[in-house]
Formats: sequence, structure tokens, C-alpha cells
Amino acid sequence: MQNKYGFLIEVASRQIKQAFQRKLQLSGADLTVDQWVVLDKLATGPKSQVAVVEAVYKDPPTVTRIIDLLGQKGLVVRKADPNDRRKFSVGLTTEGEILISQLKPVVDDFRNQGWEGLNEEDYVHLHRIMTKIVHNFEIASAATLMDVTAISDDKAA
Amino acid sequence: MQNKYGFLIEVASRQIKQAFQRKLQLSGADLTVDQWVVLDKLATGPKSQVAVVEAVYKDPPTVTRIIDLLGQKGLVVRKADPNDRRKFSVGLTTEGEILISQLKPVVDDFRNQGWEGLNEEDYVHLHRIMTKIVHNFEIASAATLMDVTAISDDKAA
DNA sequence: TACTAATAGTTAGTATAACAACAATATACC
DNA sequence: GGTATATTGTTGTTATACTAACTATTAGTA
Repeated sequence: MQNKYGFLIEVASRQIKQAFQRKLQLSGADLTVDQWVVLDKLATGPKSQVAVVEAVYKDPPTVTRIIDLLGQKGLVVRKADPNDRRKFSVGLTTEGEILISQLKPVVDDFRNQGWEGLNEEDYVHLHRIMTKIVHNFEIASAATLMDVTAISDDKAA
Repeated sequence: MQNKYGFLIEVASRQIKQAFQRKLQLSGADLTVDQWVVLDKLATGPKSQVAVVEAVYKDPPTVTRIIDLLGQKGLVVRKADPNDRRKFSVGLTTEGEILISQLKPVVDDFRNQGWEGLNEEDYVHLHRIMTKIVHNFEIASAATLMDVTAISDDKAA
């Protein structure tokens, strides 16, 4: 039982990301995959950067820079939080909202294409195995993350 | 069927890599995960960089830079290929070989820990689903890669 | 109140990922 | 033989990942 699941998962992850990046480019969007992920999370309303960090499971520095870039592209804005001067409230601009609505079909297309030939049961397998592996390393944040993903996924997609 | 498998796989991949990186650090090895992967592939004998590229499914520039770093650490050496002056033959130094043998048990430990509670059948599921997704995007290199991984894995670990 | 600890976010440094462009060499083909 | 093409590897640029260190602010507590 010495399977190189880590290598397998990592390579698949890179390939999927790359395919999605090409899809984004073909659609004419000037966005990276990670920028899309953050942008999409903001669709449910403005959030502090900490909230974004928790939503996308990236580090604070990474989120800072992605929001910087999204800001330069005019897709999001930082506003001061009146209740806590440490915080920002990061929200979509009108352009950001328009871009999201334009990309939604592209993203759905991509998901359907990638999942073709697989079924709900496969997703349950995939999720169970991934969650188990992550739990096995006792990564607290990841553990909750995987659990939450399972629940929110069917609705969020 | 709109599951966010991409997000799920990517987050799990990052978490696993991170856990492995910590394991490496605890063992006292001054190596990144990617450096380990390349080093490990060279254990079967010297290879050209193209061969390494194919073995680890990374880009040529990435492999160039990783080998640079492994070279700076005295773990590998580039030798000129007498038959083809474009090529190098990249091989382990004695220090590289020693490090690999020292890390083998650490790596095995990590794999066993991560796979705890899962069985062969789960690996088959995992591999089948990943391969299917990658095939669905018609990523030629990845397709072969996943297929090859399936075969070589049980022996390679 | 004053002191300490925690939180929110940024900056810096190194490594990896992907793409493009490039030099050097080897191969194919006329 | 000579030219077009493919292969091998490098360099440059931008973005992300992670760690560490840092500022500013808030919360907790003696």
C-alpha cells in the first residue's frame, strides 16, 4: 500500500488548472484561475480579506496580492470597514459583476466537460478519499474545509 | 452535476504537499517537495533533462531551475553527453545517494500515514476518476502520464 | 489605565508554474 | 551538401505558495 497518491493528485491538479486557464483565455477573459476563484467568492457579497482567506484556503499574503491585481483590473474595490479600522470590505465593482455573469456559462461548461462519464457516486468517492487523506495529516483548517466543501458544493456550483 | 472537483483536488493537493514539506523539514532535510521528486527520479540512474521532464510532468524551465538548485546543494551533477552535445546527463552525487537512502523511510512513513484507513479499491477509484477527468480535457501528455502512473506505481513505491 | 496578547493586513525573500522567446545542436529531406 | 525543421536546454516575465517579519489596530486583563 505504497501508492503515490500525492504525486497523482498533484499532477492532476496542475493539469486541470492548466485546462481551465486555457478555457478562460479562449473566452477572452484576462484572468488567472486563482483570480477567478477569489472573484467568484465575492459574488455572494463584500467580505473582509480574512473571510476571503477562509473561503478559498489561501494564505493572507496570496490573497492580498490577488486582490491587488483584481483591483488594478477594476473588478473589485477595497472599502474601509467603519467598525474595525484594521479591516477592509472587499466588494465587486459593476465590471466585476458583469464579468462574473459572462463567465458563469464558461465555467459551467468546463465543469460539465471535466466530469463527463462520471457520476454522483464517483464524486462521493473522490470527496471521501481526499477528505480521508487530508484528515490523516491532521491539518485542522483543511479538515473543516473539506467537510464544508462537501455540503456547500451542490448548491454553490 | 456541477461539483467543484477542481477546487477540491487543488486544495487537497496543496495540503498534502504542505504536510510532506513539514515532514521533510522535521527530518532535517534541506529540500523542497519538488526537489525531492526530481532527486528521487534520478535514483534509477542518470537522465537527460528531457527524460526528467517526462518523468515528473513538469516544464523544462522548471526542471532546469530545480536541477540548478540540487546542483548548488551538491546532490546532483550535470555531465556532458558525448553522443549529443545538446544534452546533459544528470546524475546523483554520492551525497545525493546518501540523502535518498536517509529519506526513504521518511517518505514511506508519510505515504502510510496519508493512506491510513483507505484500501487498494480506494486507490483504484481515485486513479480512475483522476484519469477520467484529465482525459476529458484531452491533455495528451497528462493522459499518458496518468496511465503510466497506474502501472508503475505499485512497483515504484 | 497600562500592559499584553490577538487580529488584519502588508512586505520581503525564495521556490514553483506557465508561457514566450531564444541559442545551440541534431535530424530530415531535397 | 545544404536548407528547413525538430530537439535540448536556457533565460525572462508574471503569478502563486509559503515562511517570516512587520505595522496598525483591537481585545483582554491585571
